Amino acid sequence: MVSYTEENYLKAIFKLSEKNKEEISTNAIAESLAVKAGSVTDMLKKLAEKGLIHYTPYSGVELTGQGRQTAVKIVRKHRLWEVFLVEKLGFRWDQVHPMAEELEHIDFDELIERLDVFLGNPKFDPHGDPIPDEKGEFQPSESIRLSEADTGQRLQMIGLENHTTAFLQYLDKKELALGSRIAIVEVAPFDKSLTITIDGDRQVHISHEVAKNILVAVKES
Amino acid sequence: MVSYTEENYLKAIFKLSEKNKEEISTNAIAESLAVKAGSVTDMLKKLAEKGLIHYTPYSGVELTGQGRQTAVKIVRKHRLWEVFLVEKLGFRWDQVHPMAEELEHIDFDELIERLDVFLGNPKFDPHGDPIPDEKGEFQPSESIRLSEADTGQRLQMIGLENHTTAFLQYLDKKELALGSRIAIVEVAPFDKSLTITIDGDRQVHISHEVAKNILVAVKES
DNA sequence: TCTAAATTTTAGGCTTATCTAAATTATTAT
DNA sequence: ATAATAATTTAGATAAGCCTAAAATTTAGA
Repeated sequence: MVSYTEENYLKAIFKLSEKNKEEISTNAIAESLAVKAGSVTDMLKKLAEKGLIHYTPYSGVELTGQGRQTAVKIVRKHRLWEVFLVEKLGFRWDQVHPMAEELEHIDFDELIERLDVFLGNPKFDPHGDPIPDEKGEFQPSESIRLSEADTGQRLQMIGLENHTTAFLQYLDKKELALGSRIAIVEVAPFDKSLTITIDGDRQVHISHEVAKNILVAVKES
Repeated sequence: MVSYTEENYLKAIFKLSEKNKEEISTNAIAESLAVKAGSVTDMLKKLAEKGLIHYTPYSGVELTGQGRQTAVKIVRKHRLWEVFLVEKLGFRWDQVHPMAEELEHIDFDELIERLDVFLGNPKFDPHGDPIPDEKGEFQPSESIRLSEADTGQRLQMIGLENHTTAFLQYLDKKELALGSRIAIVEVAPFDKSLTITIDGDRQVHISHEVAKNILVAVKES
């Protein structure tokens, strides 16, 4: 049995591992869960005893196969529920995270699989993040940051590196959505800010910082 | 803030009050939550401090207005999710209780109201139990036990007094479902068992015990 | 390289929700 | 009316998760 809290630790470790590749520090986990470092140490010992992580004091932490499997399943549930909330209940993409954060802990295999079917086996959530399949496999997608693309390339917005409400609402205001076709018109040499066209017509200006947080696929041209 | 566990106590007290009308005993609560009486006493003190119940030691318990409101909201969520699971995900009515038992604790007002709309503002759950509205009002429905109906009356099955999986599956086997039109052909004097017709054709035999647990509406004839 | 700073762990406490066993109060039967 | 029984509450423990403060370890700077 993996408790609600243990699940959140595993998910946090998984997400940190995705970003940083290296071993995950106690402090990083503490920060991401808004708890104190001492609490994290306690939990790491427990998770290690349960065989969900490899833990060597002072040296960091890594998920075991079983730990990763547990974490990925939670991510799967989270993202499926987000699709449900947006596609079926009509929520906006910036509203669904807190609800999915609760729904993800409900654990009935048949519920997940029926939900998946009901939603049409979606491969990406409303923010463009991939939804792992029942076996925990992610569909790999080739994406680069918009800040790293070249002028003239045909691009399509397929994901985000930042999921804060503020950022999502900013994109809404600029009418930048997943699936938008983007072309870079010009990069300002001074601050690397970009002028882009969206869906072939509207022209908008965005900062380098924003462009770093937008993931695009490069389309054949 | 009402914790997950406190919610379950309030719901248990509410359900016992529905059935028994009288004051609710510590033991009854303990039994329905599968905990020991001593644990119940602890919790009753806490709920009383929070103003959710009226509690006098040794004399029983009653929900306050606020306590009832909290309990009814949980019931509303439970039953809406049951409708979702059956109508949208295709579960059978005997499968959904444990899932709804978890989903009912997820508390976002907008989620509930959007789910309600998505489901078409259902007034009854898959077992025929009424779904309270946002204000906590139940739509009253006139029902009697099948065991109390008379031969010759036109009846319609609209609810159940027993929600165990075994009973639900028994009804499935007899092809008795909510909405079935029922007429009593004969009541055996010896054991009060009934011969009934279902939807005008099929004739089945059921025990008095089963008939006591089926709620029917008497239709004008 | 060795000391100062940063990180991590340990130790001791707190809260919530549970338990068991003992003590108290209420109910029932003679 | 009172003794036996049943129900309830109290007291003392336990486990999970969190905290703060002190100790230990690692890392980094001079």
